[in-house]
Amino acid sequence: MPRAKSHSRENLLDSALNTFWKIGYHVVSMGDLVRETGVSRAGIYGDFNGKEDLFHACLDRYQEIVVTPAFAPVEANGAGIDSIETYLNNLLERFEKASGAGRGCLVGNTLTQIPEDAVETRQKLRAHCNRLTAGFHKVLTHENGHLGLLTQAQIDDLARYTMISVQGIWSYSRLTEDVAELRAASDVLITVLKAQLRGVPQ
Amino acid sequence: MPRAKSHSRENLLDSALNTFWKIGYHVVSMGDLVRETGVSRAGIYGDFNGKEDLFHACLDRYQEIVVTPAFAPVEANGAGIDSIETYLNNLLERFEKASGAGRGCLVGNTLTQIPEDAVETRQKLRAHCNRLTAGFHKVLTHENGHLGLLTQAQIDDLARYTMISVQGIWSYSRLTEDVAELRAASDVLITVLKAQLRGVPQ
DNA sequence: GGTGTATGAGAATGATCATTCTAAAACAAG
DNA sequence: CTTGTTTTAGAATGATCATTCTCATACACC
Repeated sequence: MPRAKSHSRENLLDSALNTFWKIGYHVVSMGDLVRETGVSRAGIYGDFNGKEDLFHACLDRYQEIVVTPAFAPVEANGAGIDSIETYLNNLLERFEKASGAGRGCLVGNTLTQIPEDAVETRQKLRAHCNRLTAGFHKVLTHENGHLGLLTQAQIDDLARYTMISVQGIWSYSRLTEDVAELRAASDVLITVLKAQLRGVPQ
Repeated sequence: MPRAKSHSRENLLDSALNTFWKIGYHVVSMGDLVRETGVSRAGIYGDFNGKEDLFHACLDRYQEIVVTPAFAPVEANGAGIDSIETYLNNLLERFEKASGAGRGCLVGNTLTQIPEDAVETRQKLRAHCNRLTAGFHKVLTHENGHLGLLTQAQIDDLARYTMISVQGIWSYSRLTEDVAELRAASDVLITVLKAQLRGVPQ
């Protein structure tokens, strides 16, 4: 009977995820991962077919342990606009807990450093963006029910715009150390969404 | 009398800039740069003190030949909200000219792949963000003059929010191949800014 | 304790990288 | 053409990388 692995696959993934998240795929070396995860080279290569495979698993894990909990309010049934506030507050709290500039979003970070032919990676990134957009879309549709001022096409556009703005906030969080700047941007976004739901004049 | 250099420093910079922009600092090798610029290794090292120094020069060159022309309408004296539309249309046209997904913004791309201790690089990135924010700030202040509904603090926040949203659009342009998605986001942003300038209720 | 398997630390391996060096070619000026 | 300088192509260099391999160790089960 094979004995249980001494390291947990999930702990390995979590440590690798954090390393990739902070430092970025290309700059992280396998040596870094061995040090950060506490798992030997043989252990890593036993569980994954190399660095890229491990990274793909980290992208999936990121969805599980970062996106799903933080985004849950938005994805909950009957969620209103305040769920987006809650979500953004989650991000701001995460930022505040870490000192200095933040790590941004693993997906947004990866987006800007992956070659055009990394098909599988790009699909995961697209899936993430679609997930966010769909969540915002559901909330906006729900909120629009009260007044019904926005067309379906307007909601489509507003949902994607929201996703894009959120990615912008995450991205900028890598540069600033001032949470107030991010909070202000978050507040503007919420204000804007509420205003749009009251109808766009002209 | 020393003969003139056979390669132009500006052509070298432009080619290197495009290569870094598309592929990203860490993935670009000096071999790539030799091939793309047509300048020998010795030629490159004669003009720059290594890869990082060349990259810094590219960041500056990016301001000169990309940001300054595209952002000129916004930075012009007396520019109104339509200058932001013009600027965004510049970006969309650039995206459309290149087939497939875009290259995003060199600054935004760099932001997500530079280590925390790359002080000089980070300063250039911050300067870029401040430049965009200042441009938007001036336009918003000017437009706000008509009605004067926004406070100075609100304009500050709205200007930075605009910069963040624009970075989000650039960033997402690396993932999508559909200019209509980007155009829709750009349109929403303009609509939003106009609505805010008419005053934020509540 | 003894046996077998899985793990760990770290040494090979082979590739690629940034950087430097060398020697030949290209060019300007006489 | 000749001389002197600069540029270039490409070969060394030394570091680092992902990946594989070796072998000693740790553990589960008997």
